[in-house]
Amino acid sequence: MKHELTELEGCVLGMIGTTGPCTPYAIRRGFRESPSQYWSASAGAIYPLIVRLQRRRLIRLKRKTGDGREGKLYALTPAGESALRRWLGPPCPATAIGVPPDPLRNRVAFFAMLKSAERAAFLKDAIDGVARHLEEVQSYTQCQERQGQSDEYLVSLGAKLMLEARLAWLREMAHRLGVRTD
Amino acid sequence: MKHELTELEGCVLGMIGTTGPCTPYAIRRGFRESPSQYWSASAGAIYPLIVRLQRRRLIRLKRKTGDGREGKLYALTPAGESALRRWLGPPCPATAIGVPPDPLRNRVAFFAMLKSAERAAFLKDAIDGVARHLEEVQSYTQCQERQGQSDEYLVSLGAKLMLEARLAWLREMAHRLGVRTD
DNA sequence: ATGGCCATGTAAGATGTTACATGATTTA
DNA sequence: TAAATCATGTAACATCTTACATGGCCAT
Repeated sequence: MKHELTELEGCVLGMIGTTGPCTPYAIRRGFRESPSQYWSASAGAIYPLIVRLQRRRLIRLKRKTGDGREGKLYALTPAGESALRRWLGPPCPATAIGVPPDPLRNRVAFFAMLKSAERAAFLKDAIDGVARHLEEVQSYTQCQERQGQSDEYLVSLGAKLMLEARLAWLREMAHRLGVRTD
Repeated sequence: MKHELTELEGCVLGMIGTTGPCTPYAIRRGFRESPSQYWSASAGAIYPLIVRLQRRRLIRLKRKTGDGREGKLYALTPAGESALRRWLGPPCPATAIGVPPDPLRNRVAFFAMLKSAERAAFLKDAIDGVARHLEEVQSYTQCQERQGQSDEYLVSLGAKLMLEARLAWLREMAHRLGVRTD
């Protein structure tokens, strides 16, 4: 195989693989409704990507939805399924193992530019935002847990643990600066 | 201001701001030597970026290194410093608050594609890789700690906590699957 | 019959990647 | 003197973004 899959391509193959044949629009909806919001899942990203995967024979057009709206249902080919399995690993690529990028960490790296009061304001704002977001993710996670322990539950559990670790980190920094965290 | 700064642009401004006037090459070295490895910091990324920042009057050419190798030293303009401060926040943008993207989480989302033994192999591999990487980051963090509590220490502390949370998450999943984690 | 959702796509642009090209200086 | 490092840059390409364009179905 010449091409490795990008993260987005892997996720799209994964969605087709786990939910069965689906339209590009359904894939977009999947991204839009996911709590992650990392990808915009715009038409300009998805449709060309579908064309790419089709040209590489990893997916194929199975049939139209047939309801006059001409939805195109794509399914994995055998090659697509094995490409998906290779992407899923093992082995995990080094980029998957390494610390994920974090915009907050990027900003803390340049704390030296800020005065003590500005740092305190930054930490207060960040702690507030992360705590708020954590609450949402926690209730989402509990929701998933009640619906049985699906993969989605494991995913949001991972997200929850990330946010908790980030919050602990921010609070630790605030503590060192003597900032009240309420 | 018309343009927001990208993460990479923010980091470059931050590096120039904290270390003083420096060459694009020194900035590349900074990225190359950082343990994060998220950006390639290739010439093709940095030099055009420097041109962009210069055109927006956020940095300016201060002088040449004058050692025959014609290194160009760039410094922040006042506009550049205030752009950097705005980028640093507060307020933190929503993209900085949200859960950072994680390739491992992306893969776990499609666990349904794998058989139980394959999941176990995935988790073993991932736990092994993350644990190994964590050790490196831990020793790096201790190194930073001994050198006094710089911003770099706080950054690697954040990275360490992220990795610990990820590892705990992977182990939790392994536990549920009855995988031995040694 | 109007507005909202389903459904497909294209166009222009920003930002990043790898790989290449060039030349000076330091170090083994 | 040969190799590594310092130092600048370009070219071709991939991938993603926003914004636009088009049209059918369905509920109020």
